[in-house]
Amino acid sequence: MENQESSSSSSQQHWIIEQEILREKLITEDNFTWKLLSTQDKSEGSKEEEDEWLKYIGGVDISFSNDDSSMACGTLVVLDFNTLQVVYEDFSLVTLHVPYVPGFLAFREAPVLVEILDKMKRNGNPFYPQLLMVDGNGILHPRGFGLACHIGVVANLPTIGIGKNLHHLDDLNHTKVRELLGAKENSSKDFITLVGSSKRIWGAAMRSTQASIKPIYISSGHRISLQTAVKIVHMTCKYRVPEPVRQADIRSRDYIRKLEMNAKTK
DNA sequence: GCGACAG
DNA sequence: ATCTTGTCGC
Repeated sequence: MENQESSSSSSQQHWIIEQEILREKLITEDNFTWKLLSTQDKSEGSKEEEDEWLKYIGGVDISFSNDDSSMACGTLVVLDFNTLQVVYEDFSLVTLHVPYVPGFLAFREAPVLVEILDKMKRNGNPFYPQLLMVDGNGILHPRGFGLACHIGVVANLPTIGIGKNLHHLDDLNHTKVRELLGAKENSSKDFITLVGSSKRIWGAAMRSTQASIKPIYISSGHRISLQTAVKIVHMTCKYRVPEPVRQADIRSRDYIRKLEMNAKTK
């Protein structure tokens, strides 16, 4: 007979194997057809060829119900990169049976989010994102394969991981990052590269706004380099969290709230 | 052994 | 992730 301990550790073994298999397809360098200019300047008589410039950036997030903790709302938004306005949104209500286990977030959240993306692609929607920002880490992860990598590989889409808290790795923790960001030699920089005791580059900690002391954590998801990821995140930050993720978060919460309001009206 | 641990 | 208003400050 298996007790709960051994059965949960055996499913974690399966998860680890799946992460290792998917990781073989992971690309952590720039690999996309569109171009990115710091100014997005396309004035000089260039044709508006589709896919030439980065125009549509997606953001995904999941929010949860207070009434029923297993009920969740997966959300996808797409923003126009130049105006940062939302041009598309979609929601999917689901019941989640997989628990949250640190290091295995993707097995809880990726299926819903990939399905919403697939639906949009199947419909041939012209706003289908050229790049996706994910509420969760990329390679900043115990096995170098967080939620953003998982979604990126499965959906074959360039993705950037955005963490609002640090997942401790190597010798990296909140205190250490605060020390690094507060160090005099880094005082002028708005971000620092996260290199742990293993010498591996995990990602970057960035104070997105002057006012925000609490950093966000950026890492490559799939088909994008850290350098490019940091650049794009910086360009999409009106507040601490970049707009694609922030809008997905706000709208996802709204959707759940309205749903719970209707439930009480009965 | 104990604590830490994205969302 | 989620419960929550006001409040201090640029």
